Amino acid sequence: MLELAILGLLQEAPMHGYELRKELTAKLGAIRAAISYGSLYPTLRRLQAAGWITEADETPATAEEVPALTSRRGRVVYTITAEGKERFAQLIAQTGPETYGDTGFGVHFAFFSRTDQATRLRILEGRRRTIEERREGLRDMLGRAAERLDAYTLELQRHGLEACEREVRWLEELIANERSGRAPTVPNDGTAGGPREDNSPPPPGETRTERP
Amino acid sequence: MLELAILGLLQEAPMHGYELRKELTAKLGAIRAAISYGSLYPTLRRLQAAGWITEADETPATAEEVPALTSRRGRVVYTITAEGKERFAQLIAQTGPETYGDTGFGVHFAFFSRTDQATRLRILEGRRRTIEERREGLRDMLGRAAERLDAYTLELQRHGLEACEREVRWLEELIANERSGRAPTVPNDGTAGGPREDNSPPPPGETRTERP
DNA sequence: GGTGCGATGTATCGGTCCGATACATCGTGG
DNA sequence: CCACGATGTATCGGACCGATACATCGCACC
Repeated sequence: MLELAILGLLQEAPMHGYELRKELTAKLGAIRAAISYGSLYPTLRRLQAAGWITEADETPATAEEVPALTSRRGRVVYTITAEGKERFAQLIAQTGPETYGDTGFGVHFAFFSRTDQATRLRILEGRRRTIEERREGLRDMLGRAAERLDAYTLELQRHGLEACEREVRWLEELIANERSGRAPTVPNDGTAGGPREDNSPPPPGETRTERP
Repeated sequence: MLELAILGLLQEAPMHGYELRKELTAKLGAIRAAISYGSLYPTLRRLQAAGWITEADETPATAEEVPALTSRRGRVVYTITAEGKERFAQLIAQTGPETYGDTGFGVHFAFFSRTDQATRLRILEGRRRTIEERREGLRDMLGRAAERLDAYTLELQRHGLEACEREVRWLEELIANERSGRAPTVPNDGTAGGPREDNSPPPPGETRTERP
């Protein structure tokens, strides 16, 4: 998952680790808290070993007058390679059980603007299926096994069930939108306090390439 | 986290691994999908090594007439020890950053009926704090950095923000209930089809909402 | 002039947990 | 009679996290 996210971000622009982490946290803020360096750096190492990114020490290059007295520890800038772009395209297009889990779905969704519509639809429907199953499990629990559980556990299940129902509704709307070939924007039920203006959304056509 | 959950469940009754997993999945169904055996068994090993649980091969004991021809691989039943109960009490009472994360909070909450009220309050408030911060981060993102993000990422953030707002409201109610010294049951805002508390009859399809 | 402090920046280590896999037994129904 | 799904125990490699260490930079404050 990290692999996909890193490749996706580096496709927009070369970055060094710290910056990458910030961008990652911004893009996936709704999914997970923050990416740990303990995951980030080893993954970068792995991606480099696979030839999907290249690592370049950021030396001024234009100014070599003071060679190496203080030996400035330069920032390490990572750049995606052609193979890396290929790998990203492959990862973003493939669907499967891991695509429907909380984290996997979130990461894929965050890169939907670079995913073709058929894949988007497949992912949204797979996710819906997954959440519906989770929902059914909770419903059963609250129905049949209710007396075996204490009040707090019950309340937790109830809250989880509600979250499932909300997400299914959300997915329904996204799927409907997707089918009608329109923008991802959902009608908005008014609870969230966002600015919410429709910022010239990408047209029905797929695979936008923003980022000049 | 698994450690706490296992100790908590074994305090209710001795169990073997498979059963433990099912109970775990039932109790934490709202939090995580299912506990992997790849986590469960090593953890059981660890707990046993620490002396918090004991492992007993389930042999009929009354019938030793056929000693070991087929060498029936008995189920391994785990029982909590006195030290284990002590450990559980210690784990359930302590609060900290890891208590406020998604998984940590869920596990602690699931055992709230065995947690004293002061600790419950501390956990609920810490969780609220955590979610409020996440919410503020998302709000900032949707406000200031909105133009840097594509429509799908924006939609993801919006959905995440809404979830945060809902959870904060939920926590507010729980905290208010807690302070007034009443039961955990929340008034229920009508969206989820939850059974109103633990009245004996489990109405099967009472949940309504969509899905014809 | 110094000094402390928070943001920037790279990196490792131990540990938790997951997903895939393997294998054996049991009851049920075709 | 045997296939199949549920029950049941177990391991292995890998992904990811939290804590930790360390070094530089700019700026506010004294």
